[in-house]
Amino acid sequence: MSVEIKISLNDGLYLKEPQDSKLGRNIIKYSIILIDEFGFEVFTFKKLAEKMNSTEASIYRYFENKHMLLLFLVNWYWEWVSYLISINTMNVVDPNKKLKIIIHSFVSAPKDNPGISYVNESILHNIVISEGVKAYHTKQVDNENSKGLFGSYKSLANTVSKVISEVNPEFKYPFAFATNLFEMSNNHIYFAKHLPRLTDISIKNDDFVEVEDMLHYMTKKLLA
Amino acid sequence: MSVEIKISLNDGLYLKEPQDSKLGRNIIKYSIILIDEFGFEVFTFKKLAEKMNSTEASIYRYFENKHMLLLFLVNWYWEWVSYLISINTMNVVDPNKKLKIIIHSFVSAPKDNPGISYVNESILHNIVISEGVKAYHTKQVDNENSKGLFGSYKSLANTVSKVISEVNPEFKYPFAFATNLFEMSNNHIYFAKHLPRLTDISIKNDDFVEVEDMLHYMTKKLLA
DNA sequence: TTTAAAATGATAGTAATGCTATTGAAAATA
DNA sequence: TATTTTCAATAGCATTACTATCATTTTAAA
Repeated sequence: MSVEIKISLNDGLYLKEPQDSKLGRNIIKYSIILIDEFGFEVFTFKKLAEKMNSTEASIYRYFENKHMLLLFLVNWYWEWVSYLISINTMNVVDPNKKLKIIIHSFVSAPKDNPGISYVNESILHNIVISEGVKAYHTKQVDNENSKGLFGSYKSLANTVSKVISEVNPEFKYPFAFATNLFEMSNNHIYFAKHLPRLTDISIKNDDFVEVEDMLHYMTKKLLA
Repeated sequence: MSVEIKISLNDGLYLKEPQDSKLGRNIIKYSIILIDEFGFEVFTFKKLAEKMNSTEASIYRYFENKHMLLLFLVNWYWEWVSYLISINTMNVVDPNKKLKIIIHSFVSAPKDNPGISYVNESILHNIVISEGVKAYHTKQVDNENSKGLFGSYKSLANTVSKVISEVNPEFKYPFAFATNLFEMSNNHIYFAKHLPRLTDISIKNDDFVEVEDMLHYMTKKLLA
């Protein structure tokens, strides 16, 4: 017997809760693999259906379109990171330590954490890095935001901003810096892999220590 | 008689130099308007052709596809910002002042600069903010990068990183911070407009002072 | 000025994409 | 056992992302 956590997300993200059926869990599992493999624009429900031995129409019963599926995956990811952070910072009082743990959680967590059977968190992390920005750079962003479809990210940013303010109550931009930490982490991992002239860090064997070091360095200077 | 600067870009970005013909300049002019209006994924060459009273096929003679057109526009923007920076920092020696001018140039420049007749720089700035990340978050990034199609951005980042190192030679991450300045600027303008809970700044009447202030504040702390 | 070449327009066509609708069978539940 | 829910299978359609062909206009060179 094993205990599986189910991450619950805003139900506007899907037509039918995919985590509650085998087919739905397969959609999650294989879409992560295929989006990573093809990239989001080349990925289609048809390819996904073929991979899963199912049909396009069946997938459309769970998600309105591939954009919603991406939004679902990204929210899932941030919700999972939130969960890791809440576990790992439990009983930690020093806000500086908390912030260190937070940074470690979203930079390196996917590597050393077990997780959920139908989700490969490490590949999902790749997707968030490579495709995540597409989830909110659309013309529908205002409408989706009003329905709470970015809730997971916003609530995480809120949590982190509080810790930032604990570290230094005088710091003027706690929210901006919270989101910056996430964006910098994702961006510089991406840059290191694809546009190395845009960053100072490098990545060997999928080890993100340099990214973590950089975020700690900047945090220290900014919140001193 | 008027003097128009022509921005020259890597010729891998287009099939035929669009700045050299009326039709080509129209493609630039109207694609900026339409991408801003519809968003990049809904924008098509067919719509553009209709708007311009031309045909799809004619546009395909200039650009391989809409992705290349976006890449062209984004490069054009960064090249133009580089040009503004080089003019405005001419004869400035104090690196702190230089950095201030640089920040002002890419945050607020589109507003108070004349520019080129067939390019609405202010709308183009919007596109860079809303759609710019899609130019390099693709599966072809490595291939395109090897052809120098991100050259304008990289060379700008390089310029700025040098100024950062002048301000503080001990600072460990000059490249990362240079790109951060651009990314933060774009992100937080976008957040302020669409996801305000992710930032601390707000924007009234298209005035980006708060963004500039934030970037100055962070720069000061980081490079102190 | 003629003449060729290059640029554009007009039209058509194709394969793939992004859906929607319908039907019927299987599986779960009452 | 009856009934609702779930899913697969098939078909179909409008749009997208191109490519090809040929006629016509513009330009530039001889």
